[in-house]
Amino acid sequence: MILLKHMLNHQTHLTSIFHALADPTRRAIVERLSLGPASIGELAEPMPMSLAAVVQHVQLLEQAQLITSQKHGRVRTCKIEVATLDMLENWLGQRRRQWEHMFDRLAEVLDDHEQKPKLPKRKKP
Amino acid sequence: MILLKHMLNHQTHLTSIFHALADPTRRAIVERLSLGPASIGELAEPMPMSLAAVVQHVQLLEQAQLITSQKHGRVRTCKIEVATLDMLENWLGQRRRQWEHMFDRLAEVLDDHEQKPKLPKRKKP
DNA sequence: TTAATGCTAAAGTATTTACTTGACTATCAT
DNA sequence: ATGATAGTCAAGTAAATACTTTAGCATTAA
Repeated sequence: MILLKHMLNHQTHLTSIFHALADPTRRAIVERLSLGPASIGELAEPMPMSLAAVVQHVQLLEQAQLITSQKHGRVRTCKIEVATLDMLENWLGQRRRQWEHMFDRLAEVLDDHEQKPKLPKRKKP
Repeated sequence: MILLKHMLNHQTHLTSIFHALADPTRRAIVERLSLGPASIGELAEPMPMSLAAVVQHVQLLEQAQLITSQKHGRVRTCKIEVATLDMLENWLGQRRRQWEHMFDRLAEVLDDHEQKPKLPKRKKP
């Protein structure tokens, strides 16, 4: 809603996701929420910082769409947004596939020249 | 080598990896290197910044062990370190598995109480 | 040997980050 | 209604970030 324009840009979204996860406190929040929903207070309780600081971390995670939250009464309940983790995994998967493709082509070249490959082969053509 | 103490701490390593990828320039470098090795100059050529800036990005990626590099003569050749991408994928996978487990338990509870589940079931016990 | 190339190292700067504290606003319990 | 609870907002600060420019140092080519 607030973030439509922001998230239209895939690169910008990736940046905000990685940035959000580049902090131990925020990763701890994500890890906690992957076990089930929790309130701000529950998230803050084990943390060595003020509740206001935790709120700011939660806002950042929400902007990155790694979590969502809803207020019931005076309690804000947060839960994880798995689709965004999936998107990250996809990005990593693409990188690995490209690397494997490059790796295979390298192995082929070494093969064609009938040299001893220094790297193990990965695919039979 | 320089980083033994640094990387002994898994959390610290995760932080440095996510932080390294939280920058479009550095992601572009990783994407380029997933297609095959390249020199600093080749990496810098399409970038809208000084070569010195690119060197600093490369150093950060190397500290995070996302890439490695070697100097041959005056040319430094960089290549991707897939094992570290794997590690990241593992972290994400763990989060998803925990979430799925929680999700399944939630579905079971809804089932046991014979209410209409608001969320689709995911596993048959 | 000289000059160009490819990179490195250091210092400086504007911006962003991760907090803090304190004042405030709803909501819930008594 | 009163007070305690759960969270929000704003302003301030020390440290970290993403660059820049300048100077330098090996390596290679002429």
